[in-house]
Amino acid sequence: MSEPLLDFFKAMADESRLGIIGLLTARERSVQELARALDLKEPTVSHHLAILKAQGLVTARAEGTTRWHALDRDALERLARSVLKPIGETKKAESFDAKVLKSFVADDGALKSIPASRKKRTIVLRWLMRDFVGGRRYREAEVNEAIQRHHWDSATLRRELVGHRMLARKDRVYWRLPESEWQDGGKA
Amino acid sequence: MSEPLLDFFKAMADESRLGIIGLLTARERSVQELARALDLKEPTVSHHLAILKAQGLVTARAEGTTRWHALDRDALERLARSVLKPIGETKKAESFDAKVLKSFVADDGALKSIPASRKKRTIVLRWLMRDFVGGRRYREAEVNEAIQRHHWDSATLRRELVGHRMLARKDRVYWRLPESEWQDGGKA
DNA sequence: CTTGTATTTCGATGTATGTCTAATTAGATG
DNA sequence: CATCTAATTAGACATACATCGAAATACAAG
Repeated sequence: MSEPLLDFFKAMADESRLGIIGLLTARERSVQELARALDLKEPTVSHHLAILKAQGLVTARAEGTTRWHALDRDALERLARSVLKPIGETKKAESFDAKVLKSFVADDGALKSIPASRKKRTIVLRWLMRDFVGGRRYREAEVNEAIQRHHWDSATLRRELVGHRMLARKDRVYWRLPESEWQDGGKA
Repeated sequence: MSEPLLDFFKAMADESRLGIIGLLTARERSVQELARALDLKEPTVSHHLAILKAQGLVTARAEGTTRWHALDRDALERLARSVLKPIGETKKAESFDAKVLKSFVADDGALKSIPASRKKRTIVLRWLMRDFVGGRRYREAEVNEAIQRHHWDSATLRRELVGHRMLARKDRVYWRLPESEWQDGGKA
């Protein structure tokens, strides 16, 4: 029932623990040293070290009665990277969008052709939606005009926009739907 | 008096906020949507969004009375990278140590020569200290023996170890000092 | 201007947890 | 075994903050 990402952030979200990590960056330290440096009592430091150890961020070796605590840099980096990975993936998806648009849209904004693959067509349709703001009504003629600034076949594209639930239609009047309604294969 | 790194971790260290970020990964969302998906009331979601906005992780655009909140992937990545950077630096220092040892120590453990530069000599001295455990006393003859397994000039190296406060000496008896005492140019 | 809806602000409440002192454990020393 | 020191554990306390209901705000639509 533990959420590893959450536990990692919780472990890092404390000023004292960040201080401990900072001190351990230079070299290993005893509990006493840490307590003195951070102006805390030994039990408090002990408590924080237990949390960091539970996350595998800190290891300890005993030497007589004192314990020398060291930072596990590899573990810290592994965890930090696991945070970055999902971000990198969505950014990669974004850059795919950019690539598709670059290949189908001319510099002057003309749509060179309508992509045959559904995935790429969706990306182009999202891009067309930039011309429609939420909360406004558009007559059919207005919709056609806006689309024709990019492509002659406004009828087809208009129907696609409605089919993807990006634009809604009633009595030849259209309006923008919220992105959360769009059927673009977005997950969740 | 704000600590940016701490504030970032605090912003991420909450289950509800991680959930919000997860949902915003797919597409922008309204407060209502988020509240329903996470089983929270709107005021609570609003509160969390304020915290995420303060960190620049989330942006909002208004559409009528509803506000569509979106994830700022670039900001998130920038922050995550600023976390990784200091780790990478200390790891680089570690790999420098490894490089120095590889060039001065033969495969059989023999020290080929004593580095002239203070920085590299310190690294080699730290490596020699692996043979001395804390809490034990060593007669001078024992220290010499241990060193001579790596290099013939035990007198020089022994004095260097004492000079760097890695070994302490009293009446021809030596013992290992805690790493925190070592004078190796380590910061803090 | 009034009504209705989405959101935010305010104030109260309960829980999680950072910190401390006191007591306990563990290891070294004699 | 008695003593000393370093660390941990236990328990108490205080504060931070996540959450909620109620009230206020913002905006659209009659």
